[in-house]
Order: sequence, then structure tokens, then C-alpha cells
Amino acid sequence: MASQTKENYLKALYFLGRKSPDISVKDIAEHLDVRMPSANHMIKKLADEGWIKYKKYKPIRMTETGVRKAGLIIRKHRLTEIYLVEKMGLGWEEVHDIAEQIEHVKSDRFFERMDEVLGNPSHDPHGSPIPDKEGVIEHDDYVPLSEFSSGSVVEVKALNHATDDFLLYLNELSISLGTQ
Amino acid sequence: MASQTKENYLKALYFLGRKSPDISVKDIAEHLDVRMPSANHMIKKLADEGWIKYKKYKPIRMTETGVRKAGLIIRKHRLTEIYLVEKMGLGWEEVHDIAEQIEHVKSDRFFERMDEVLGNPSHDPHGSPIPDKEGVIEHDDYVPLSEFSSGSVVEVKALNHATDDFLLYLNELSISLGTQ
DNA sequence: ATAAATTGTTAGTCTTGCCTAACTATACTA
DNA sequence: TAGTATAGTTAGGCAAGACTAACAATTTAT
Repeated sequence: MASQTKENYLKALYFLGRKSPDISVKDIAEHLDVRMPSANHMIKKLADEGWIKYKKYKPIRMTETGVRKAGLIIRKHRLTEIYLVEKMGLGWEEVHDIAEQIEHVKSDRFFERMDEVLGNPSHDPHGSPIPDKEGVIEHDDYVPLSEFSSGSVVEVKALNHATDDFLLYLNELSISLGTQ
Repeated sequence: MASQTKENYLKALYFLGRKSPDISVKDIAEHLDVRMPSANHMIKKLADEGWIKYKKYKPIRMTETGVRKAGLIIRKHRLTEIYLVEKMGLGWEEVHDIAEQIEHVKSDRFFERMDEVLGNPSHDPHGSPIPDKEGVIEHDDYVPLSEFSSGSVVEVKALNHATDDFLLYLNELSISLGTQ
């Protein structure tokens, strides 16, 4: 099983790979706030373990198993976030950091119970889809707000960039998922 | 703040110190399943940080702040155990390992919410008292079952040795806290 | 009281995951 | 197309926390 550090690399690789499947060492390093040699070193290990494909000086891509592996971690993260909001009464803006820690808990039963208690949700509190038990994500196809002209009537379905500050800002504006 | 490893050493020191306040390197090593030099090395660091008092070849004792620090970790552990049993429907025998991981989560809010949702419980599912927010434990004074002669009528108030196997054994006998 | 057994310590090594410094390959731009 | 800027890589080091081997102190037993 992957260490917590490796799990964090896999998550980063997943998100970067979503923007464009060719991933650079530099972006990984930035995303995880480490230096390039650290990322470079870890990438070789992840490639050895079959999660990514890597050739010197060539862009990095995740393998199928890597994507699913990342999906499983993201699943745990998102289930945890929902749980913290819905069952423990924590705020939307404060759950991310906690979920970041709990997602690494080693216990299938724990997350299985979480999923059941929540009624097998399909989306997290930020509107992001939850990967299934195989790590497969069903991607929604929402249109960014920036694509609409001013005056259009739209519904908030999901957030792309859920920083704490941005969530607090939305709170101030009384904007949440479903707001028209 | 102490690393997870250090937190585990502090817990071990606490439990050993309860049996007898003079703690040996050997017992620490055994309790944590590491070799003596590893324990020895860590003990010096914990002493540097003021959690324990240590002089070469002399028995180890926790300091007051060390005891309270350990109390805070045990508090998180026990709150988590109760939570897992009462709110997530996990079995008595399966919560320990999960709590062992969650107790290290860095978030006061998280444990605060847990405590509130549980209604500020004073004892965990094994009957052990929960340290307060300062890490102070109110010790109960129960009499071990082995002290009673056969035929006595007693009530199970707490468990001393809550291994998974023992908990499953008690389940088979339909013995739980409160059983007469 | 001394030998033997146990416990504690020191020294040095390993792995993980990070770092800086220095070098190399690729990409951009004049 | 040369020449610089950017990205990627290699080499070597550090800290945490584990290990083994070897040695020292303390306890136990004769």
C-alpha cells in the first residue's frame, strides 16, 4: 500500500492530469509545494510501482490503475468532507484540511460505514462527483460561470476552486450549491 | 507539536507509568514493538522536550506536562472510539485500530465537534474514563474480577485489556458493560 | 562476592522524503 | 541558427525513526 506521501502525489497527478493528460515535473512540484528534485525522485518510484508512465525528459501520464488508485483516495476525501459537514456540523470552509488527514486512514470498514450513513452520496459539498468503490469518477459537464453573459439565469452546480477564502466569500454572498 | 510517533511514545509511557511510575526502556520498546535502541533514542528526545525525566541508567518518569499531553491524546482516542461505535455503527472490537489513526488528526475543531455530538461523554465504550480538555484523567476505582470469589454477583464496569480477540470473546458470551 | 543474566547505551547503517548545488536537455526567441 | 531561458536530472546531504552489533552497567543467583 502507498504511503501517505505517495497518496498525495497520486492525488496531485490526478488533478493535473485532468487539466491536460501530459503532466510536468514542475507542476507536480508546485502543486505539492516541494522542489523539483523531490518530485522527480518520487515520480521514478511511482513509475516503478506502475501508477504512472515515465520516460526521462518526457511528459508524465498516469496509468489506468494509477487513475483508479487516485480515484479511491479522492473518494475517501470527498466522503469525509460530506460527513464532516452533514453529520458533524462543521463548516464548508473548514473541512478540507481535516479530510486531507482522514482520507489516509487505513480501514475499508470505516469508509464503508461512512458511505452508508451518508446514503451513498454521488457528490460532495462542493458539487464534485464522488468516485465509486473501484475509483472510477463519473464526470459532470457543467459550464463555467465565466462563459455566461451578465444577466443570464444560472444555477450553481459545483465549485472548481474551493479555497477556504473563496468559500468564506461565497458564504458572505449567501451563495451555495443550488443557488440561482 | 509532537509527531505521530512521539504521540505514540507518550501514550505508551502514560500506560506504563500508570502500572508503576518508574518506567523502563525495555517495557517501552516492548509496548511499541520496537528495539531498545530505538526506544532509548526517542526517550532522549522526549526528555529534551520536557515530557519525561530521564537520567542514564535510571528509571524514566513522566513530567506533569507529559502526563497531561498524553491525556489529551488518550482523550482523542477515546472520543473517537465512542464516536465510531455510537454514531457510525462500528463494532466494539473493530474501533481501536481506526481510533489509533484518527487520534493524530490535527484539528481542535474536529474533536470539539465530536465531543459535543456525543454529549460530552465521561467514559469510552470499554468503560475507560475520558480525560478532560486539559488532559486530566479522573480515575475510577473498580475492583478486578479476579478479586471476587466464584458465586459473587458483580457488574462489569470497565475492561482492562481490550484486545480484539478478548472483545470478540466477550461478545460470544454476551457480556458487555453493565452486564451483571 | 563473584559469575551470569538482564537491561541500557553507543556507534553506525538503512529508508523515506525532503533539500541545495550543479549539470543537461529542451524550448523559445532574436 | 545561435543563445538564452526554462525544465528536468543527478549527486550528495540532512532529519526522523527504525535496525544490528558491540559494549557497559546493573541485577540476580550462586
